[in-house]
Amino acid sequence: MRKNSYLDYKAIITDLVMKVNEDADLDRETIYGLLEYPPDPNLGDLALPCFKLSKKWRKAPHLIAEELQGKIGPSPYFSEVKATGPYLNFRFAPVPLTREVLGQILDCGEEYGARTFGEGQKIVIDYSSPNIAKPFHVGHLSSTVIGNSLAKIYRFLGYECVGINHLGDWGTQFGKLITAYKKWGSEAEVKKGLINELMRLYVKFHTEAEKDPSLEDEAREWFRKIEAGDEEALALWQWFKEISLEEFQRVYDLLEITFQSQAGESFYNDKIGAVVEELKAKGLLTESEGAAVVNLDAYGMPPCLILKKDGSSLYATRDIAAALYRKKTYGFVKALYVTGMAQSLHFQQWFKVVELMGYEWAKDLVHIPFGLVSLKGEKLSTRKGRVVLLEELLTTAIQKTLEIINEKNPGLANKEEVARSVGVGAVVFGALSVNRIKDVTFSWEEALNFEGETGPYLQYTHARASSIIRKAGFDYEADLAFDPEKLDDPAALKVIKTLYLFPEKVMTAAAEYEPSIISRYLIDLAQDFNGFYHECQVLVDDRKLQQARLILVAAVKTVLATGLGLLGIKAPEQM
RNA sequence: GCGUCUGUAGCUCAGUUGGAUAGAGCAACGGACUUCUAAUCCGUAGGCCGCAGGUUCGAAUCCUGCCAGACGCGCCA
Repeated sequence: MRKNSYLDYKAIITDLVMKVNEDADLDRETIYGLLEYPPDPNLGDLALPCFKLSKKWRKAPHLIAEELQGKIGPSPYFSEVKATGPYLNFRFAPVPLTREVLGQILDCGEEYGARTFGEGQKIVIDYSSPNIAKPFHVGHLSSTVIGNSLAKIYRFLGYECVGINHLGDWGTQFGKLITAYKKWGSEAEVKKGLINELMRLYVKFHTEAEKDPSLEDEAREWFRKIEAGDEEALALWQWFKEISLEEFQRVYDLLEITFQSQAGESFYNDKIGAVVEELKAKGLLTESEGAAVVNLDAYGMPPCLILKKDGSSLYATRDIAAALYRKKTYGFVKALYVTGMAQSLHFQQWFKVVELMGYEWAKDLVHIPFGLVSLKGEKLSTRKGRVVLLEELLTTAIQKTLEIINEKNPGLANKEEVARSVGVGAVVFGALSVNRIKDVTFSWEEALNFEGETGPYLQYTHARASSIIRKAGFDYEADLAFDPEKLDDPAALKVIKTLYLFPEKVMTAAAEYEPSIISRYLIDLAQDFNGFYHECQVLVDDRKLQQARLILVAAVKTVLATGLGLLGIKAPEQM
């Protein structure tokens, strides 16, 4: 199947306008960029606003629109080209639209919208990256599902994506944990309570440390021992890490998220020395209050701390070491960091340091920030025990789904599997349905709502479409011929026009690193399809009509499944 | 104090990068299941697009200043 060659009305219109542009004083990109979708479908399907041309040609916009209308004339792709005031409106001719869009979708299947231009290029995506020895909670959801979705979107465009789980498996928090374990824990308790016990110890450390600040010194000393390779300290560190990884894995299994690399912070421990030497050799390091920093005054930023006064590294140091390592190892064309907006300054600082080191690829480092999750307006806090565990959220959603299935579709064959797909889908979609940057207040009620603009709504729509296909005995290999003229209901045409938009939406989502563009699109598609579903019976006596409508249903099913897949959500056949 | 981000219907959010009459969902109210799955659909109601200036043919969108909230600003990550 040929990707990269989807029906593109903007390109067609651009051609038409270029052809009648006698003075040849326009360029394709200008025209293409001007084209927009009219606010009211009664006006047309695409519009060329003539204000900007008016400046260029010193003529009133409405006159330009009229003139262009006359010059362009009839065209097989448009049923109407009409000047309305300063706009030149184009209406898609239904038959070619229907034939080409549905034809391409049936032809490409779940590759519809895919591209090849990323082939041979690698993108590394740093996402999820939880801290070891802390429970995996809803605050980690955004990074995990946004990163996962971006990886899928870019793969869809042909790129090879390396998903990296940059585990927080190094740092003073392990000193704290060992201190707490030594004082108040035991092997038996940890074996029994696993990460919950680790969290209990971690919380206890912080409440006790408020009364007795010397505990902090003890914690630092234990971390120093880890770094020095002390046998007991390292063994405990390793053990705590394993317990955490098993815990995280259960969540990743539920989400069906995998990584190509699990190299966490500890992995770079032996690589930071060289980075510090390089910074020194390039004359970037200066001493300030006993610490080693890179001064960024010239760029309006506070200095980037590289070494503490005791000589140990900081996270900027490790991030720089990791970036150098990743460039060398993967040769990426782009490196994405999906982390909270709170870290924006940190990324700006060390991106600038990499640039000052003379690496031109510093421009390929991209921070993908997202808003903060809070609980009833208060910050999440592991130390205060104020968190919602992600595993608990997922299993609760699955449980609720199972109850709904038992109530609405008790005869369903693989209930457990479907409940898992839908419950998890609800949670994932919830995290991907709004603009990344918005702060969110977690609410059980909203997270477990399955009606309206939700994941289950999309999955339900997909199941409905699947059901029709199944009942009709539709064959994807054989039954591809259809008469596009049969799909002339307004409701059907609306669906087809929305299907047409999919490839463009995927491109926008990638360019803006914004999975919610796809989420919003799928909601639009599902709404249009459900309108059609109520308006038009598919399984009818008229064989030709039924066949045409089946093709439309198959196309919607395909695009819904593809889009959900790009979000990391499953599309069950029945629910 | 300085910086970044956010502010659109009661609530949660879209708004095609400056274009035509600002759109959805939830909640409320009224309708549609012996029919391809009602986790659905149709309808009603709901707006000083935070406020005030400016830029221009044209602003929810760009600029400036306020107001409100979130986050960040040296040895945590």
